[in-house]
Amino acid sequence: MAARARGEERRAEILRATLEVIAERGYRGATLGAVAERVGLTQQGLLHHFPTKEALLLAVLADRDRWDTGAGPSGGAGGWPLGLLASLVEYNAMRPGVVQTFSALLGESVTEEHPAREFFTRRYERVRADMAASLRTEYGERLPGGMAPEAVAPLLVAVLDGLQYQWLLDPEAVDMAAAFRTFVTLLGEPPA
Amino acid sequence: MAARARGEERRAEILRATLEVIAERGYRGATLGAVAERVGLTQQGLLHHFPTKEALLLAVLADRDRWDTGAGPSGGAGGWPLGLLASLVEYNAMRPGVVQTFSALLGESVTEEHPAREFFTRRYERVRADMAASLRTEYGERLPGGMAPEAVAPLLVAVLDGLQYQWLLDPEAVDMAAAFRTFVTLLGEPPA
DNA sequence: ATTATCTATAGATCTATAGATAATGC
DNA sequence: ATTATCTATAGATCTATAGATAATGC
Repeated sequence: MAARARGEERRAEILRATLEVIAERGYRGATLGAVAERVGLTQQGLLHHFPTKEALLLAVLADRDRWDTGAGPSGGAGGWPLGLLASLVEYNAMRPGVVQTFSALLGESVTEEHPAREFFTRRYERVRADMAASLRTEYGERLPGGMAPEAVAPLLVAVLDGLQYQWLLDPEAVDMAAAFRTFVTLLGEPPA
Repeated sequence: MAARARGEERRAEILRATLEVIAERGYRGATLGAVAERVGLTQQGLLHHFPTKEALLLAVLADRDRWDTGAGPSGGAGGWPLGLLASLVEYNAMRPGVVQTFSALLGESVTEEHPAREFFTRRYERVRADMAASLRTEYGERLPGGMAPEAVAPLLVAVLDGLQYQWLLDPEAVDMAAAFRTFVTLLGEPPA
């Protein structure tokens, strides 16, 4: 049990370091050597825990399937109330590292043969469905402007991602949280 | 003149090929060899026209400063009317290559020491200002919901970028143009 | 002369495999 | 025994420089 625990700890350390390195250089730009160094291992020592670079990325993704804009308080049919989402955006504004890892990977994932592509495709499918459910819980079948929750969900997701890029590039110029609240205002008042 | 013209043509060919390769592998994943091959040159022959890989990327960016969601019919104080923007989104949905190049570069650009970072930072600053101007032209000082054009501009940009990622990952599942029109509806009717 | 390309190659990296050695658990 | 790490190293690439050669323009 102790050995297992130590192994798990090492694994977690490695995944954390991998997130950092990906934030700095993306997945393609990340090297096993850089990750290894950060946890005090040789590159070959690292490969004992994860057999290939791709396996390491997939482990990171599997581990972090509940990220920032992620699945939310999932399982619960309601999903993310918009108020909670706004808090999440505020929280994210305090941890640029995580946002940067996520955004760099999303950007890379649209290129060919990228190992994160399938992960993101599925994730967005799920997130859109979750968001639609949240909107339905909050607004019912139609939003104030007359749109269906399913039509607005992709916009909600797009706003979250798009604001992250603008904010990462120029944190002084973009207030992610304020902008998101503006978007919520745009959606209109939910029926009481 | 003929020589100059031939040189310019070659240069243009190279830039086109570079865009393609970046769409497929991103900038970090792109190799000079892949670009060279596409225009029938050796990698060293390519370096005669652009002295370094970074110079090649910067040339691409300088050349394409008037991209898709870009500066628009700029100069004109009005900027992009929302209707024209919607057409642009529709047009983009027909050229995934360009959208993919752009999105891959944007994603990479948030990582450290990325040569496109400054380009995108400045570009977004400008695009937000242009969008705010467009919104002001269309709506005046306040949008129907009461927000200032400057508060909505980053959202408009975020929606455009965010939808591109969702669409690139799953074109069947996301109708970029329809989603954008929904967003415009959300903004409300401009005063007549 | 100048421009465009090519061959040769230096110098860095990078991933991954093989096999040895040390540490830990039973 | 099993797990964790290390050294050595193969095998691929990649960017960029040096210098030769061919093509073009004056």
